Amino acid sequence: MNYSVSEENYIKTIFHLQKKEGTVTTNELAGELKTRPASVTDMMKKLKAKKLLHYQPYQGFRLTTDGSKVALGIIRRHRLWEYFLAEKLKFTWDEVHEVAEELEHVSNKKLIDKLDAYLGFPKKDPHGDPIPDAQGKIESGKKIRLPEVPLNTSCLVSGVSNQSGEILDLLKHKKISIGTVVEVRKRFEFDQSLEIRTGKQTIINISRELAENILISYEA
Amino acid sequence: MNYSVSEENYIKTIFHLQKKEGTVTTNELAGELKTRPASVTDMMKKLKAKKLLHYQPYQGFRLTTDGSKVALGIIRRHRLWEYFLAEKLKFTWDEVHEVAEELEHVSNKKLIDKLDAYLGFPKKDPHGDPIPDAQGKIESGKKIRLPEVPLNTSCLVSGVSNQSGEILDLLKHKKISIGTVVEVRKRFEFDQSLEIRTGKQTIINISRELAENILISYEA
DNA sequence: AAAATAATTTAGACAAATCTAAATTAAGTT
DNA sequence: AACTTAATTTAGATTTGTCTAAATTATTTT
Repeated sequence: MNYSVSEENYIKTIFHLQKKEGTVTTNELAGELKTRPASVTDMMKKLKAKKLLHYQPYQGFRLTTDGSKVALGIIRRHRLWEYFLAEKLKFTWDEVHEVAEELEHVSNKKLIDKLDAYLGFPKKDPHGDPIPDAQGKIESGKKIRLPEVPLNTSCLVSGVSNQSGEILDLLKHKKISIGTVVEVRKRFEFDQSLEIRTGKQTIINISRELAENILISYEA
Repeated sequence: MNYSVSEENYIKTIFHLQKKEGTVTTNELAGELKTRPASVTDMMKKLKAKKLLHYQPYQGFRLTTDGSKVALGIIRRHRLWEYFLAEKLKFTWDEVHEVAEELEHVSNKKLIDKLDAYLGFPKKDPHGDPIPDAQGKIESGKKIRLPEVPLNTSCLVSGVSNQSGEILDLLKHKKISIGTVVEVRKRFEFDQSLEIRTGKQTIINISRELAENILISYEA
């Protein structure tokens, strides 16, 4: 019922990776967790023994239903702390992730539920990602990526699908954050880069790599 | 500069124990931390190598100046979280210690300083213990124990010098907490027990053991 | 002061989480 | 289909924090 910090980091990372691709590979996980493939294999055996994981040697892995429940619990803690840090302690958008990485491993249920109530049961964290409720339910939040929005249509940045310091840094520099209104003006076929408007009148260019990590909702 | 959860628990416990007696013994520490004497010896060697501890085999140990600084940092985190839990999340007095034991090991300095500011730089935690400031300074808080107060003098409970669940439970049952007004009415020489008044008119008896753990300030 | 007892330390082992290097399996290529 | 390459797993070692059992040192008692 209680997992080590290390186990939790593996579970959480598998959960995120398996959203994109159905199954997660040893090398992918090792890369994401900055560890070695051999270490991943060791941990996979342990998580399989605890029935959190479907895993056959050389076949990749997916979380079981139990594993996903554990993952959602961790994600709930992470996002509630992010909300707390931004909303109450006035951390900036790009600082909260790192601190929440530590706080998320304090797994006292009463603490988290009281924190949730204190914050007013927020639905989304400061990056626009949905916060699972006490039962582990999470909003589907059908988001579109920037390259998919039609030209000349004003819309709203609702999240980023990558929490690396590098991307947050770049977005900060370009003055793009949750809630920024953007509009795609032109699409360059050569490199799939985009010319977009941010805010009222600023015109900038962004790369395909960046555009694909910007999540959009249409409520604008 | 960064210590493991285990190291921090040793450091913190030594700090508390050496306040009472000048020097701390292996068995004392093992008892307090619910571990074995041999484990204590192992850790003492490690902490000595890190220059946090004065230690010669068979001679007991004390924290160095550096060790005390580390301890005060941990205590600061612990007490700020206790304050947060009681004040903001509405945990009761007797629940906060256990949860803070986990939170205290998240050692992000910016987090703690921002938390401090958010809480309005509180001077005392919910048990009445002083909270070290960002520089590690702590109020001396010259407290007296209940057996030492003069008869028929109304005074104020300002803390408890023992955080065990048992004592908190007993105090809860006797309706004594921080801020309760008490007055010693009679002292029984046979067993050093006291007859005291709590609140406006309740008269109860308390044992010497309990009385010695109740800290008093005269501001009443 | 010698003997008995208690406290402390050492020696050797173990579990968790990691690593490197070697072996194995799967996938891609000619 | 055989060969090459890439991915994965196994084997064996390391570090941290713990343990038990035995050895050592300190303290207390007679």
